[in-house]
Amino acid sequence: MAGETHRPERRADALTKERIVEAAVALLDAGGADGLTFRALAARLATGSGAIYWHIADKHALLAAATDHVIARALADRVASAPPREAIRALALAVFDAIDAHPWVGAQLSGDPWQYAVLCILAGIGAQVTALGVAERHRFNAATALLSFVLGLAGQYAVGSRLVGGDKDRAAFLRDVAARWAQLDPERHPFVRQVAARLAEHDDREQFLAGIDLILAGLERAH
Amino acid sequence: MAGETHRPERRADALTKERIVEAAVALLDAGGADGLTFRALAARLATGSGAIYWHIADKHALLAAATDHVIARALADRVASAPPREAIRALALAVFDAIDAHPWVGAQLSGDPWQYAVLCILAGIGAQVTALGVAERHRFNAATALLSFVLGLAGQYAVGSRLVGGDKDRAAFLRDVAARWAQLDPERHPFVRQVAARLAEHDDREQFLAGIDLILAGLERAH
DNA sequence: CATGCGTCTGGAACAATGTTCCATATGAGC
DNA sequence: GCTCATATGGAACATTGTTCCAGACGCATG
Repeated sequence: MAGETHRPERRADALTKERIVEAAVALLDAGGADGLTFRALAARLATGSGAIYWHIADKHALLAAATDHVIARALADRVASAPPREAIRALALAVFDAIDAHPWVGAQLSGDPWQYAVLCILAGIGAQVTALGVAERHRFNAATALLSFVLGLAGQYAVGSRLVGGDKDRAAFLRDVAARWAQLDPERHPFVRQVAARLAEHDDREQFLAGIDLILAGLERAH
Repeated sequence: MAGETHRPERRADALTKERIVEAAVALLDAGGADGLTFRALAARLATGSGAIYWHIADKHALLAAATDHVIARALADRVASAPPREAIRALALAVFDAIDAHPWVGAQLSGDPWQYAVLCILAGIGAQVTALGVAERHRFNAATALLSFVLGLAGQYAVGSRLVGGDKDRAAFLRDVAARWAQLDPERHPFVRQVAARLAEHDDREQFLAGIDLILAGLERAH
């Protein structure tokens, strides 16, 4: 791996972890999780795969670094000072919007929940849960419950946005699923049939916030 | 794909979707998600990969079928008659225990939230949410919030149990993560540092139930 | 009983991927 | 100018999912 003896770039076109990660993010944004291959990455950076491996351990590390890159920016953009409840909502929405802009991030977050980016999200949630006045012995469960909800919906949203193109595809995808739901056996899955219509017309952001509010309400009731 | 003209097995060792799925589950249980390859599956069934493809579309479908197999059994084992709140807890615990016994199911559920097995879980949750008396216009958000939480923790738990061997490995894994958390910069991630100890000693099942109860409490407060 | 044909099987062959390996280039320090 | 750790580019390898096809099986028909 890269030693740290020489700090400045020795060449103008020097390969750095930063450049590699940025290129990886671009490929992921363009082609989803399947769009990132070492060959495509090497081609984009005009180099070979071996050179990339000198800077990054393996694909797992590359995906984690790309996710960090996106999440770090998303979390940095927030305002620090706000009442705890609003701060949690803002934090959750920041993550949601990041996934909306980069759908592969959702799959990556829920698929590898122990990476650094998730830790940063938990740190943000935990700070606000503390500020909310939750007793110390309940903070861990409260913060991880919020985190699990966020990660769960992250995965759910990610798959529905897998195809590029934005809102159009997401809406069409939900309509397709809702149509399948509506044709289910009313005996076996009555509830799913009933809410099929809501699925087709619902707003993801609103649904996401409703879940956050539900957990926050439970928190206020229990504390 | 398989036509349905001949119902009975023409041969004693006939390949069926059922036999393939059972072998797939065995491989997944033994070697995790990486343990399932078409070559290993063909070897176990004493056949070739081509024969398997005649019964199943592709690997995605095979994983979904294997997950259905496990989840269907887990949901079937429950008692039907119980107060809604207890029924939801029992349902969630049934899913949790299934993931505990087959860690790959957790990753599969959160990685592909639109498969049939997830629909069955949502159906179960939705029925009890309805029985709980939640107003019709809130049911969709309430049920999907519970589902997202379950799927989020499913992914979280799955990764920590990836290595075989049961409780020992999970506990050791959590201790490792907690040790890393404890060494974080207190300035940047104070909360995570504080709860590191709880992570090392916490009980997954208890944490899971606490999250469910939190959402249920929010439901009672809001309705 | 022989023949034909859709059903089903087994394994070879293919394309793509992550990863390793190595010959070579680069440039800072002596 | 020499040297050597640092860094690069691309060939080569192992493994994977998937496709393809030659043939086996056994029911229906003559």
